[in-house]
Formats: sequence, C-alpha cells, structure tokens
Amino acid sequence: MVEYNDATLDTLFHALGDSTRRGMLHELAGGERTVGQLAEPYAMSLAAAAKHIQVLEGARLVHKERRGRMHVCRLEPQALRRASDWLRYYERFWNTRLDVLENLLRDADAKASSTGAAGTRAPRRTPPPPKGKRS
Amino acid sequence: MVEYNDATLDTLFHALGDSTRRGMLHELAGGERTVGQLAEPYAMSLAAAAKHIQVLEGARLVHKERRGRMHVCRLEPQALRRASDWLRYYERFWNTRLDVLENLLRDADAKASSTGAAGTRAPRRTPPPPKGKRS
DNA sequence: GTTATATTCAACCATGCGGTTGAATATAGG
DNA sequence: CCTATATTCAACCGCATGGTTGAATATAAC
Repeated sequence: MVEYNDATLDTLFHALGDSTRRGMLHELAGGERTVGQLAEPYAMSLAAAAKHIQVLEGARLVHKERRGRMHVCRLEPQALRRASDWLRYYERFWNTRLDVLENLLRDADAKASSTGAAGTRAPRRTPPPPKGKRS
Repeated sequence: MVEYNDATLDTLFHALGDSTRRGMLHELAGGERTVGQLAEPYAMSLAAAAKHIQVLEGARLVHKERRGRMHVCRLEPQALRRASDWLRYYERFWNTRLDVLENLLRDADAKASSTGAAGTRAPRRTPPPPKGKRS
C-alpha cells in the first residue's frame, strides 16, 4: 500500500527541492537543533531560514517543539520514507537490467520504423491518472 | 559515492514536486509515449503539458526523441535512482528502529530538562553544509 | 502543392516562492 | 523591572512557475 495523495507528495517533493532545506535535514540527521542553530550556516536572514523550516514542517519532514524560549527541531523520518516509497515503484527500471533490455527493444524499433512499418509499440495507455488520486 | 551537486537535486526534486509530472512519469512507466499522448489526460493546453515534459527533460527524468512528426518520450530511470540514492542516506532513520530509540531518548531528555538541568543534548554541529556542494 | 497533424515558440498574465526589513512576542537572566 | 535572546509575524519585492493564446515549424497524407 504505497498510496499517498497528490498534495502530500507535492509538498513533500517541493520541500526537498531546495538545497538549503536539504542541508537542514542533513544537519538534523545529527540530532535535534534549534531554529537559530539551523539558520546559522546560511547567508540569509533568520526569518528566511525560519520560513524554510516552516516548509519542512508543512511537509512533515521536521517537527518543531517549543522548549523554553527556543524552538527545537527534530527530523521526522516517516515523511522521507514516503518519498522513498513513491520512488520504489520505479525501482524495477534501474534495478533489474530491464532498462538495458528496453534500450535494445527501442533501437530495434527505431531501425524497423525507419525501414517502413509505423506505430509498432506503445499504443496502449495504462489506466489514465484518475484526476485527483494520481501517483 | 552518492554525491550529486545541489543544482541537480534541486531540479530533480522540483520536477517530482508536481502531480501532473508524476502522472506523466507513471504513464511512461508503461512504455514510450508521444507528447500528445502524455498531454491528453490533462485538462490543460498542449503547450502547458509540453512545458511539463520539458521540465522532466531538464531533470533528465525523460528523454525525448523526434520520430517523424511526433516526439516520443521515454522514462530515464537513472535520475529517479539519483533521488532514491539521496534518500537512502536517511534510510537508517526509519529502517532500523533507531527512530523509536530516538523517541525514548528525547522523552527522557524532556523530563530531565523540565526537572532542572538544561542543554543536555544536541550541542554539537555536524560539519556545516559546505556552501555549494551540500546534500 | 495544399491541407491536416504534431509540436514548439513567444508573449503575456496571475500566483507563489525565496528573500528582505522592521515590529511584535515570549522567555531568560541580571 | 529591565534588558537581552530566540523566534515569529506582516508587509513588501523581484523572479520563477504554471497556465493561457496565437503564430510558427515541420512532417505526413492526399
């Protein structure tokens, strides 16, 4: 059951699509950090860094907890796992040498279609991404 | 050797952070598809869908090849593998029951700090994301 | 050659994103 | 109480993104 809704994966991958945020995750892999600690390495305002952290929170990649006057963040690995699960669906394409086989088939096709016969492969659609519960 | 530069991962994860594009990848998992075929399920102009495909190309998730008057797309699994590799670094956080252990430690800490002694854990920084070759 | 099909290109538009600054809030410490 | 520290909030800005439309290009079909 690798079923996550679109919005979740959107925000998740969007959160991962920024090197500052990935850097913060990497830092959090070393243990809990305060907002200030996470922000410090970056050449941007604290407010900007804090926004990045909020994005990570929104994607449930990070949990923030107030402790006295500082807010400490911790990595929330389940979200990362969700991303990994999604990717796992495509694992067969690189794991088994299926891609090599694909290449051979494609090349054979190219040669075939250039010598005549059209539309040999890929005419069938998989059930269309059903408009609101995709991926 | 799981070393990819920031920009690559930025564009890669950004490309994955859109459900239309993920839907297209899913479709391409079924084999080669033309631009028109990929665009058809979506309630947007062909031009818009084509732009999505270009984003996928830019992230090297898809290879497009002109064949006659149509352009056929194929899945390029190495890029997906890159994303998977990046995630793998964090696998330990959810695979081994290390996260559970972490929870226990954290709770213990919370109790400890609420009963007195401050700043027990997480004072050490891992080497800071070195500003241009991070993640 | 003309027409239809498949796709791109260019200009444009609204919205969101990553950043800034300055003020507000809340806790800790002298 | 007053001040310093840690963080958020709100307003603003420039730029990228995701979408549109209409014209351009190239191949296929008649």
